[in-house]
Amino acid sequence: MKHRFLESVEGQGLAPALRRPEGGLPSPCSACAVRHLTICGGLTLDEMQHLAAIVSSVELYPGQSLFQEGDPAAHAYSVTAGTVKIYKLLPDGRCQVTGFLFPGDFLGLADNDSYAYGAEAVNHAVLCSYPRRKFEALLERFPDMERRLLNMANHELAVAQEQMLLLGRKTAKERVASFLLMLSQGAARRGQREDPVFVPMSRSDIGDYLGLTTETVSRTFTQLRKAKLISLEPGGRIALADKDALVQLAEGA
Amino acid sequence: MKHRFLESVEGQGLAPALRRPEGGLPSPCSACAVRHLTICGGLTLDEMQHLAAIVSSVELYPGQSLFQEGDPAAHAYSVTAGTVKIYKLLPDGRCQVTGFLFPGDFLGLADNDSYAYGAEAVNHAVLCSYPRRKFEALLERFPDMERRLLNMANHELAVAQEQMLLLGRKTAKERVASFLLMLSQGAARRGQREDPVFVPMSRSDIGDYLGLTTETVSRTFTQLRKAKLISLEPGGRIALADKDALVQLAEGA
DNA sequence: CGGGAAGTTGAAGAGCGTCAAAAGTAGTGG
DNA sequence: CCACTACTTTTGACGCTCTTCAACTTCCCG
Repeated sequence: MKHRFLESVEGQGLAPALRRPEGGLPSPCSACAVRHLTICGGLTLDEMQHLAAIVSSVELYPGQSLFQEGDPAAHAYSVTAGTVKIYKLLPDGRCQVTGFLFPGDFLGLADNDSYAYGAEAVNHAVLCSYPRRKFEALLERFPDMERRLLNMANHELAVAQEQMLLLGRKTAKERVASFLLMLSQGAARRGQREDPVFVPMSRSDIGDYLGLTTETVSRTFTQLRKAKLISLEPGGRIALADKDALVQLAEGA
Repeated sequence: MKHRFLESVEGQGLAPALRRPEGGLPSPCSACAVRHLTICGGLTLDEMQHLAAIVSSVELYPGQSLFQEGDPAAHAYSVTAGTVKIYKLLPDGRCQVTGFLFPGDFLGLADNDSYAYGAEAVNHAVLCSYPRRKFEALLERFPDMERRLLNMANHELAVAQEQMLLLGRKTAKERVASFLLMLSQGAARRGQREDPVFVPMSRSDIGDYLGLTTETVSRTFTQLRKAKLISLEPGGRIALADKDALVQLAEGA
């Protein structure tokens, strides 16, 4: 049932219920529980009202596509709940997941007019959607929003470089250890449980993120489990039984 | 002669001649031949004068380090001549080159206060240097400079994702083909020769960029040469003898 | 012309991928 | 409530690509 939702939200087959304008409501953003994590954190009341005027809410079900690589970049998004993966494909189907996005993460500012990657929900996810033209107009008007976005982009660049180091130079064990620690750190930053860390994505998604196959990911989890560095718990949770050893592994020592 | 210059320019051992303030000169930037490629392209006269007031020039010799990962991020730079590599290291010496920078490229806007990567000259290179605090103050004053920087950052993010696809999912042949085409495209963008493309970096640097060993890079060049897709010319130039086939290869078809 | 670094080539081996099958898990319907 | 189905995960056996180690060649620059 991987593709119960074949249509992407930005495709022609958008169900009306999926994109709800929220502009009419009394300031949906001021009630937003994850605002401090997002682009909307630290905005003035004025800025937030302008943003709230153009925002819609998008709901995605597991496996549902938000947009595909090459689609015209009509919207920018901010994840408010759930997990979204962004990925690039080769013509023969090889897939590289370039990032997992969690509440607070921003996506959709392409440098030309089409998305440079596809985006798909890992589990049930909710996003704020901004028409790109209007969003960019707001950026011109509110430079400190732009500064916040620049800082987020710089941070993502640093993360991307770390990922290149992982993909280019780390072994399978080092990659998996790094991945678990990243997930854990990210959860901590968002105020979620960091030790039995929640791993919502499939082995296949993890493989596509780490440049490995499903089988190698699975085998590596088994190795780490037998070495008592981790333990697999029900509900997709993984306990970091020996965090120090994991850190050592991840850093390549 | 890899390490004739052990000191990095930002280290304590900076030779005085290497960093020359140019603020006193009559607008060094207005005479800059590569301005249209850089952050300085499309600035107003006012903006350019403010930028010129804080700029210095830095000259690097082959193999010389500009700064290392973890150094306090004191300056931002713009490459005006030559080639610079940026890289990350693992404690045991494994190296991942995360980018080669050419005239027009910008570096040094770290998201915290230290550089997240090292930078080193591949060949004789010249950079414009801006004290980071002053540069950021200028950004606050001139939002369109910030917008230009945001666009550059977004572009670099797209490039980084392409590189993750390469590192995670492409074969050695595909990586080398992709690399040569990227170099060629970049040269074209800067108005340099794109067909016998100039390859200033060593096999070892290329390997560290593509997640391969020197030997594999060398072997792959030989393969491509024997298959008549490329031909190695003197002076570090490579002719793309069968560009269509290279494109096919690079895209993984 | 000589010495040292960079590049090329060869042989052997390791790590991860591929193919295949078994075990576990979840959702569905009688 | 349990059986049925479909998918995900795990495990095994084998093979291939790339790495490792080593020797040789070419290219610079003094």
